This record gives sequence, structure tokens and C-alpha cells, in this order.
Amino acid sequence: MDQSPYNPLEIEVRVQARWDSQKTYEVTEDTDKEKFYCLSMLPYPSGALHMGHVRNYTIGDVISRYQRMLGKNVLQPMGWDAFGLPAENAAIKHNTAPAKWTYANIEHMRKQLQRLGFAYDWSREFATCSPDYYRWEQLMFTRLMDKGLAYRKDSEVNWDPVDQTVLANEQVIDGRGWRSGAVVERRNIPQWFLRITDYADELLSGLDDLDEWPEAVKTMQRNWIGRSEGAQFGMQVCDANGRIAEGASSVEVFTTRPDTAFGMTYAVLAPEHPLVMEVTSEAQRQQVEEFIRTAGLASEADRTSAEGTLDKRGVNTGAFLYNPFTSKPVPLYIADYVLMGYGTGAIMAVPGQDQRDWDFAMAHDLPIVRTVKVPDGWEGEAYVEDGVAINSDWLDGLGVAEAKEKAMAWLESEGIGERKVNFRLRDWGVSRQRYWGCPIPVIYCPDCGALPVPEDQLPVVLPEDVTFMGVQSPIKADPEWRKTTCPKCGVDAERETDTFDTFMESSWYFARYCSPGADAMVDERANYWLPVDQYIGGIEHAILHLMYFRFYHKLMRDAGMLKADEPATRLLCQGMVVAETFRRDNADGSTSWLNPADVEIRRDEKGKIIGAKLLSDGLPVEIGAIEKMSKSKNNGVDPVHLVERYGADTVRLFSMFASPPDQSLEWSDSGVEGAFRFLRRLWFMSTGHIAAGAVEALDVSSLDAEQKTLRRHVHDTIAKVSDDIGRRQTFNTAIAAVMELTNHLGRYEDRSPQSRAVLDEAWKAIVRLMAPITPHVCETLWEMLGETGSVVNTAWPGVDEAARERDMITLVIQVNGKLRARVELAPGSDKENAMIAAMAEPNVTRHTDGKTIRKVIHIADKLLNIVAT
RNA sequence: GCCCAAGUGGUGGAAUUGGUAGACACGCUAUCUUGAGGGGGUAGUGACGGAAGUCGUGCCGGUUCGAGUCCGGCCUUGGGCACCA
Repeated sequence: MDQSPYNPLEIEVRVQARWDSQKTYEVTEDTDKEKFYCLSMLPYPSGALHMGHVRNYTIGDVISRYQRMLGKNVLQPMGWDAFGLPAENAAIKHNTAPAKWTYANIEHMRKQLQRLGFAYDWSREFATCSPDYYRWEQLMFTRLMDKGLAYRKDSEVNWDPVDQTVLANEQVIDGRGWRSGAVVERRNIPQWFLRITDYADELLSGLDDLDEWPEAVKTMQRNWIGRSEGAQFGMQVCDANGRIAEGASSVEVFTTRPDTAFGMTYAVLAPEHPLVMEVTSEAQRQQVEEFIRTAGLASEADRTSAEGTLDKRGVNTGAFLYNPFTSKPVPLYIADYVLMGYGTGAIMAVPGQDQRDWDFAMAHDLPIVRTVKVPDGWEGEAYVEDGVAINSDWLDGLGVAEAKEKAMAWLESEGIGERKVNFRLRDWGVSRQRYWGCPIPVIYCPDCGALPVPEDQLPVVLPEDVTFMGVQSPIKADPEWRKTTCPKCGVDAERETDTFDTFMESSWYFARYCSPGADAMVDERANYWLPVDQYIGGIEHAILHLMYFRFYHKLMRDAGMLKADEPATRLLCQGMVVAETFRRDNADGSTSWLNPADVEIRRDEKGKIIGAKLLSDGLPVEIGAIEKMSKSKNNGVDPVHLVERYGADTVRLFSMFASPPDQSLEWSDSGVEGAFRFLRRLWFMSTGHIAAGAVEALDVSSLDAEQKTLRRHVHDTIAKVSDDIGRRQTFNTAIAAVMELTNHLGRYEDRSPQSRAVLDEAWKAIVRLMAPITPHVCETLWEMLGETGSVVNTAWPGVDEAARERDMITLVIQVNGKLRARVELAPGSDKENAMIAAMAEPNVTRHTDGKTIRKVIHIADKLLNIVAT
């Protein structure tokens, strides 16, 4: 048999056509098999696949293919997060409709994904902009309205006064509208919210059970939820002498440090606090009104001092509050360092124990009382650490924890206050004043108010064939679209013209994949597949998407649709794809960023990079920082070009080999070349073995030492690769282990019948070990090795533990912790025998002669350390 | 400012439980092969040193027979939060 050259393009097209025609990756529920649901975050159809996608989806594909070879029923779906602002921008730019642009992108990107050979069940594919998808989201929302979990309240938006439209945060550039250039205003308009705060406690405690989620993600979510325990209590308005008038108002404050209440020297209301104007004295009225007008206007950057703290601006209201702990009045201020959106919008200020209060007290000449004893030599300002209570009457002498407890118990027994838990987490605002999104299914009746669209009128379909002017949403501009009648009383009514935040669609797509075609949001099939066994996506989604995803799953669970408590058991967040940048600073002060493909690197004779030049003009360019691939830095590498040149297997191999999945991956053209070289070598070596003809049966008992060593290496490699892919998810070291074994095979020259039998075992192992990573070439080699059936459906190679046993082990000999010799010993040798072998080594005795051996540490079959002085 | 990662050859990275630092790959050097280009083979490649050897995982200190790994302090880079009482 002749050896043909490695021709990846020919191989890949042929193999993919077969997978396609045999529907290899389509799956159904099968209770006889263990299921495995592997999900990669669905892409936004921006137009073309980038390296970040390739990396994300290759990781998911490797895990899926590995799990399938373990015999599991593996679901790996793919779809499109199709709503969103970029489609509106593109529609304006290209004078088309957002829907048309989006569908064209999906067509294009689907082909690109298919060219990479990912094992997706395409029969489950959907785009989130399809009415068949979003109708269930609308139905769910109406149910949430019924349950009171969706509600409407006023909220601030960015308003462009020229374009007469709401702007997303990213459309506001330096305080101005991105198109009109007009100064953006803040406006309060009614918007819909989901009560995620009702689930704050469960979202927090649930993190403790997510053992296979990265700590970094869990920490970020914990901080975002921001649970804090403390006390809330009322303080009555009083006069300067502490006298409380009949029917005086009371101000509720929240504190995590009730133990410090004796050190309260003033109190503060947020500028938006409803009691501000009521309590403000006549004398202070003008100042307070002036402050409220200007509060929050100055940008944060302008108000930040060199030390990084914000100015503590505020003004005295002239009113006093009665401190129930001391029975004395404290002056009441308003200040913008107190936020209306957290706690009660009012605080007791204790400058001795809170740095913000300290800063404010210093700026406004307010007294400072320490209520926790500071350590000797303390030179700081506010003291927030643990310590003994002082100046606190009946709390004196207690530690912070005990004092807190006693203060809270006192507040409760006196009926002044109660224990209270507050969260930083806010309810999820889901209204967007955009066109290209799922219409919010609500009808406003002049008599009945806001009503959910009845189920039989769903879906509320977003018209797709629109002329998109960019100034305003077509459904807001169209007076006809919104016209409807009240489902309750039948009078003329109007539809909501806002659409949902696109995070809504990505919060439940994982469940819809499990119930294709269901005449409901999901059906029973979802409980077969869920929870997701492995979820893969970018760390940039650590907070928002992954929080909403968990929240929405709980909403679906509580609606009786799903059984599990959490949507995904294991999470892997892949790192960024980065590349070198090249720049030229132009004479006019601007910078040109040059693509790596157009630049040649220059090195010295040790291979160290000493410069770079542009290929087109031969003149030098500056080497910039290594940064995330982006259009702005022109350092992107197009995966499609690489696939055309080297094949999908090479691109997949390099992206898995260059670094572990959770670290950033530095792109390198020569690294891609190296991956290609490895596959070509694999091809030539294994087809060479095949060309040498049939192989006789392996007889393990007849192997000589070298054959045994080779076979041991094969089974050590199988064990390592299994562990690296399955448990550690360090695909780079798995590949390195296969490369090492391949190098061993290359050096192995004996072609006796039993050697060829061992080599045959080795090649069949390698082809299966590499199959999840480079499936096309492995599929082809598997056939050529004379195996029937697709490697996709073949069992993962098993480890023969007997083959891994060693006749001799290498024991490392140290003297005083320094390596001095290595000796070959039978495994299981005891300390005495190890010592005899060690003392026979001249390099050891040279370092022990004339010294007393104080101690010998022996780690069986590993190491002997002789301590001699 | 607070919280979380990370820092190892010329480069990407390996060292999984405290036990041989630098696997694997890139790059580079020499050499062979080829008409050339390309590709491939072989050998070498942490630093210093002729060698024996010594030093070496951001810096300073500690624990230990033994530290890249653990502890304390600091520096740098990346990420998150950012007046949340």
C-alpha cells in the first residue's frame, strides 16, 4: 500500500459529509444510557466567527466527544442569541432590516461552525428572534406578572433630546448621544422589573453547592449579591435639646454596626429621601434646595481626589434626630454619599468607625467619638477592625461581635428596631426602549391599567419587514402596531412598545434545546437532560448572564417546569484569545495598527525578538503590548483563513494545545505551523505502520524489556490523557503526553512481529485519544487501521494496569536536599536497601565522607534524602 | 480604596498530594538530505564555568531533611467591584 500525503481539506470534507448524512450527532432521550449535556454559550450572530468562538466551541466539542466515547448519551446543541443592538446599528449602516441582516449572518456563521466539525445536534438549532421561541418567554412573563414577580416602576434612562430616543449606556459617549452628539439627559420612565431580589438568599446559598464552578465566578456573584446583616431602627425628629414634638416623624436607618451607635455624631439622608423637605428648617431651606439641584451632576471623575476617595459633599438640614442609645440629639445632614437605592436611604454616621463618615466629619467640622479602642501606635483614621468597646455605656468592654448582638437585642426588646438583612443586588430591569427584541406582552387600558396579554393572543409578534431609520423603534413610530383592545373590558387600549433585555432570551435557551418543538416552554424531556453537565463560556459573563441564568432556572422550577435547583453542575470559563500588536506612530500624532499577517519579526541568534518590520515597505514597526484580539488594535486572526490553509484539525489542535483553557491563549503563527507538523507526522508514521501490512496478535507474556517499556508508555499515556481531559480539563498537557508517546514511537526501530503488535496497540490508542481534539484525521486513520465503524462511536481506550507495572524504579538520592544520584531499584525496596544502593554511588559518598549521618528520609520508590553534617 | 487571580528559559507553557525545576511545543544554532524554494532527519539549546561544580521559579524574610508549591510582608500585571452604611 502506498502512503498518501496528509491532505486535511480532502479528509475533512469527506468525513463531515458522512457525519451529516448519517445524522451522527442527533440524539434522543435514552434512559438506558447515562446522559451528558454539554453546552457552550450561544453566539451573537455578529457576522463572522472569531477566534474566541473557535476556542470556546472547540473546548465544548472535545468534552462532548470524550464523554460520548465513555458511552454516554451526549447532547451538544447550538443556536443563536439573535436579538440585540448591533443589528439595529448594522441596519442603519447597510440600509437593511435588522431581521434580514441577522438571518444572513446566521446562515454564514452556521457554515463556518460546520466547517470546524463540531459535533452539534443541528436538528435542535433555533434563533432566539423566532416567534416560536420568544412566545414562551412572553407567556412566562405574563405568569410572572400574575405572581407579582414582574412589576412596573419608574426608572432612569439616558434620553437623547435630539433623536427623541432612549440610549443604551454604550451609546452614550462622553455624556453625548453617539449619533446626534446632543448632551444626554436623565429621564424617569416606567419600566418592567423582575423580582430577582426575592431569590437573593437562594442565589447566594446555592453557590456553596456549585463545587465545580470556578471560585472566581462564585466570588464575583457573592460580591454582586452583597448580603449584609445588621439592624434597622427608627430615630425620631427632635429639637436641638432633644425634645420630641407630638407626632414627630421618624427616620429609619440601617447599620451593620449597631455596636457603634454611642459614637453617632450626626445622621444623613440621601438627597432623594422623601422626608428631606419635611424636616429641613426654614433657615436651611435654600441651601438644601440648591444642594439637591446640583447633587449628582458633577461627574464622579471630577469629584475624585488624588487618593481615590470621592468628595464628601453635603449640607445641614437644620433638623436633629434623637439617638435612642444616648438619649441625645444629633444633627441631620443630607449628602450624596448616602444612596437612596440601598437600605433605607438614611444612615447613622459614626466617623470613629467608618472612613466615609470620618471624611465627611472632617470636611464639615463634626465631632468624632471612638467607640472601639484602637491598638497602641494606631495612626489611621476610622478604625474598622475588631476591638474592645469604649465610650459606649452598657456596651463597654465587649468585643465587636458581642456588642453587636447586645445592641440588636436591646433594639428589639425596646421595640425601636429589628435585625435586618440587606442586599446590594437590585431587581432586574428588563425593559429596553429598542426595536430588535422580544415585545413585552402587556396591554395598557385607560380603565384597567397594565394587563398581561392573554395566552390565546400570544405571541405578540415583532414585525420583521420594517424600514429602520435608527431614530426610533419602528414599533414605537407606527401608530397602528400598538392599537389593540383591553382584554378585560374591551375598550381601545395600547400595547407596550418596549422590548425585553436580550439577557432574557439567553436565560432559558439551555432548557429549550431539550424540548424541540414542544407546545410549551419546555416539556418532560427537559428533565431528562437537565441540569447541564458542562457549561462553557467566557468569564465576561461571570456576573450578569450567569446570575440571570440561575435565577430564571429557579423561576422555571417554581413554575413546575424543571426539577433541578441549579441549571449547570460544572462551569468552565475560557480565557481570552490575545495576540501581539504592531503600531506606527504617524507624524500627525495618530497611530496606525498593523495586522500581524503583514509584519515580519526579526530575532538575534539566540532567537530573542529584537524588532519587527512591515513586509510591504521593509521599514521598522513598533511592537506593542499583547492584547485581546480586536478590530481597534488590528491584531485579529481570521479562523476561516487558517482553516482553509491548514484544516480544521490543526486550528482545533493549536487552540487546545497553546495554553490551559482558563488562561489567556496567545496566538502564534509558528505555533499553528507546529500543530500542523504534528498532525502530518502522526499521519506519516501511522500510515507507514499501516502500509507495512497485517499485524499478528499481541502476546503480552512474550514481550522483551523494550517492548514492555513501550507498552507501559502507551498505557501510562492513556491514563494521563483520560485524567487530563476528564477530571483536570487541561487539554494542553493531554496533547503533550500524546506527543511524547509519538516521539517514543518515532525512536522505536524494532519491527519484529510482537513489536509491530505493540505498535498497533499504540497507534489505535493514539487515534482514539486524539479523536475528541482532531476528529477528522482520527476518523480517517481509524478506518485505515482496519477498524470498522466510526471512531466517534468507539469506546475510549481502557488502561491495562498490568502493563503499567515496573520491574525497576528510579530512586532519587539527595544529600542535604540536593540531587546527587539516581539508582535503579526493584519497586517496594525498603530504606535499608535504598541506603545500600545510595552509598554505592561515589557522587553520594563524596558528599557524606567525613560527616555524620543525622537522619535519612525515605519516600518509597521515589526519593532518599541523607542528612549529613 | 476593597476583593480575586497570576508572576517559571529567548517565547507559549509543564511540574496534579511539599520530593528529580524547565515535560511538550515554538524559536534559535550546527549538520545531513533536496536542483532550488519548501519540507524532513540528527544533535544542541536556563545562566555562569575549561571542568568538577555553583547558581536559578517577581523581591525580602520564615517554616521544613527538602519550597515554584506552605506562611508573613512587599512589588508588578490582569480581572471584578467601586461612597452598598
